Amino acid sequence: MKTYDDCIIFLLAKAYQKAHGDFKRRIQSYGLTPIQHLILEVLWGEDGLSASDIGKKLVLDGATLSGVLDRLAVGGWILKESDAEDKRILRNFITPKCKELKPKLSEARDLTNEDLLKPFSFEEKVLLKRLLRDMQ
Amino acid sequence: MKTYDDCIIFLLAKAYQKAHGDFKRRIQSYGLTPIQHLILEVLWGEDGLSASDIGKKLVLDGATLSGVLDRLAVGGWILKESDAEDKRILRNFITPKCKELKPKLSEARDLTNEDLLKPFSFEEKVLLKRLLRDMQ
DNA sequence: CTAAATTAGTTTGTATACGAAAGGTATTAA
DNA sequence: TTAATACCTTTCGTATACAAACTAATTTAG
Repeated sequence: MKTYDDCIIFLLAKAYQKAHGDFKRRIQSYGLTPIQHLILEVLWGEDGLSASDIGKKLVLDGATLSGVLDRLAVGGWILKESDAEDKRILRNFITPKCKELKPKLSEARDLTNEDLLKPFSFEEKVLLKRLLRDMQ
Repeated sequence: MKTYDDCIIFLLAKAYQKAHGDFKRRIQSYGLTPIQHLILEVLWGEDGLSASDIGKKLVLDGATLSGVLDRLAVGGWILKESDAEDKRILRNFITPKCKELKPKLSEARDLTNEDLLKPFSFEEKVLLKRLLRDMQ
């Protein structure tokens, strides 16, 4: 490895930085951040998940999720409800406002993804995604 | 885009998370973080750069660099010296301790990079790096 | 030559991110 | 059934990241 420009850690950091920044700009008018948006997507797929569930799906630390879910609740995007059977669990439910905005918000993500992948051919897009998945 | 697993923003976030975490673990015994290590690499290549210079090379915010450089100085990795001609500029110089540890620290980065790219063939490694560069 | 614009760096505020520890709840084992 | 264990969430501490506001120094324009 000669310089940081040939370092995969650095290249991933910069690619992530760009993707994150572009997406952040695209959704900031809604008052949402990328990670908040991502959590909403998980809940659109399956409502009422606990922080622990979400953490497993997204590979995110519980300590991180605690704060993000708080801000989502304060912003009126989700509602926390204690599970009746297991009092340890706090379930997170999408609010009507959040459900209404889902189409717009999903579109914002799709547009960002398209923009990010614009430099590539179809084959390259598929390949890039596969390579990134295979790093795990 | 069906789920977050087909979302390039998410895939980049997770790939970066893994690379960052692996590297962090590998160098934490030295008391360095990945971003601190990266800055030292820049200074190994060209000593005495200012925060502004480093920020341009690494595409890093000045506000972020201010704190990171402070911690590097407190840790005895760098020394800040005011420029004689332009008093606005603070130049950052590698300390002897830092110079001594350079081989070990560079090796740690190389090993992390190798581990991260272990799943791939030579062609795939080259391709992945090119695709990530082309996202900028 | 001086006012305006620019540049360098810091500070403040907000938001991830994660390890470690703490506190409450539930389950399992002895 | 109590004791150990496992689980869920929050809190604390540290470290990026970046926008915005600010000071200080330098450069540019008129």
